[in-house]
Amino acid sequence: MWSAASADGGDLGTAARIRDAAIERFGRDGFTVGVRAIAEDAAVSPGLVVHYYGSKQGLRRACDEHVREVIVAEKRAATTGGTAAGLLAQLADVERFAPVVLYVVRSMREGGDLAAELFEQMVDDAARYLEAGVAAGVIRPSRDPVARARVMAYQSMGSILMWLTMHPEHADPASFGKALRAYIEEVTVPVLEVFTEGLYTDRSLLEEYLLYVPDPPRDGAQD
Amino acid sequence: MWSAASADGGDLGTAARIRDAAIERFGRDGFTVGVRAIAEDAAVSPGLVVHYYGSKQGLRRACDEHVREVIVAEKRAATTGGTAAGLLAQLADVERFAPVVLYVVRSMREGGDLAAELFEQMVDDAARYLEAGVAAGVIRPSRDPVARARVMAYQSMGSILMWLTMHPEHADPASFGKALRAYIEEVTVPVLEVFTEGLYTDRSLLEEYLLYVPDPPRDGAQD
DNA sequence: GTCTATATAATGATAGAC
DNA sequence: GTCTATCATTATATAGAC
Repeated sequence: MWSAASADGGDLGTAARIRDAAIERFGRDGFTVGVRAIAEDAAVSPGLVVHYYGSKQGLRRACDEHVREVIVAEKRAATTGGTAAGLLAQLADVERFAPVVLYVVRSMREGGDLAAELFEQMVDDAARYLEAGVAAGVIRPSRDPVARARVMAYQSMGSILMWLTMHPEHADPASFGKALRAYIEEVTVPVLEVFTEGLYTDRSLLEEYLLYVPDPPRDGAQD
Repeated sequence: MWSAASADGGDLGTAARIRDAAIERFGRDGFTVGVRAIAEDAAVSPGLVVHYYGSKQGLRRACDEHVREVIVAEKRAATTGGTAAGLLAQLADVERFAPVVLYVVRSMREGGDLAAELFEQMVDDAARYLEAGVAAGVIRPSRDPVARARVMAYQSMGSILMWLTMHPEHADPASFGKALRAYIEEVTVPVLEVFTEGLYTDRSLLEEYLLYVPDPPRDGAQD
């Protein structure tokens, strides 16, 4: 079972070629794109798409499934850092995976099962990563580590999504590597600054709010 | 020129009623929704929608324009704090504006001119707000205040978008107030924590990167 | 395995009656 | 001002030939 990725040079089967064309089109143009465009990209007839996948929805499912598998395989190959930028950068680094990454980005904007599943994975990864950092003494402990990991996943994934939305010219596999480097260059200094030195000069806002909400969301409180 | 908002109880003109129905539908179901559904919500025929707005695209433009006007009026009424949560909370506070806010959220997920314009406004607002905080001594100065404001806009807007994407049941005007309260409750402690105390225990990451990038982004830096 | 041709449904938009 | 009826286009999906 050679589940090779898209830009493999060689000949995947026709079904896989259609699926990869669909992933690329969906990632670039969104899920409203028609089967005609996908069929043309794959150099087959529209009918053949339906023949292999039953329906457009079936094709979507196959794309979701394949993207899921690619990500699992990649994560196994080199364990990621838990941040959205880290995960995406690792995937996009090998430029072959740019279509998959753009498909994930599109899914995250759209919502749905795949997006929810991948996001929960990100939260888990972030929680583990932060916990390891706390244990190593490089990350500050949190009153509510799980909530912090989730919020940081919201922020890091959401930030990339917003950046890409504001730079739509980069919704293309060919320029995605460049896009990611531009993103990282733009955000790294401010992010490191805030995460190292904080934003507020004193603790009044935090302490005021902690008085108002005496116990952290609970579950497993105190750091 | 009474440009009253949607839930006005009374009788806007038919054209305005169609526009408001469109804003609500677009916000709830996305911009792929058909004119038939909008017409039904407004209790008019599909033909009348086109009669007033020429085309679906014309209707979109009218919605964008109205949303823009509502936001300008509201911002004038009570100057916002510059954060996404602040802006949205203020708007959604009066539950009447929930459809407009959801329309904005949808636009931010979709991209386009309105999204770009509103986002740039958010960046400007955030920059002013942060600058005032620095002047007052409650916000730490930044090496690059404009970049920091932009990154915080990415994060705050993106965070809300991600949260709503992961909680699609709240893409409804009726529950939007509740949604926003839930969001704020979930993120406030971790956000205040990180923004007050930072995330890293030491300055090594920041300083290492600053050595690597001696001058702030600079506008024309060659890698 | 793959295509052409077509059925069926939904879309945005038009024309003209009332 | 508003509706009904309809058109033209596009979409997904099917059927059957090669």
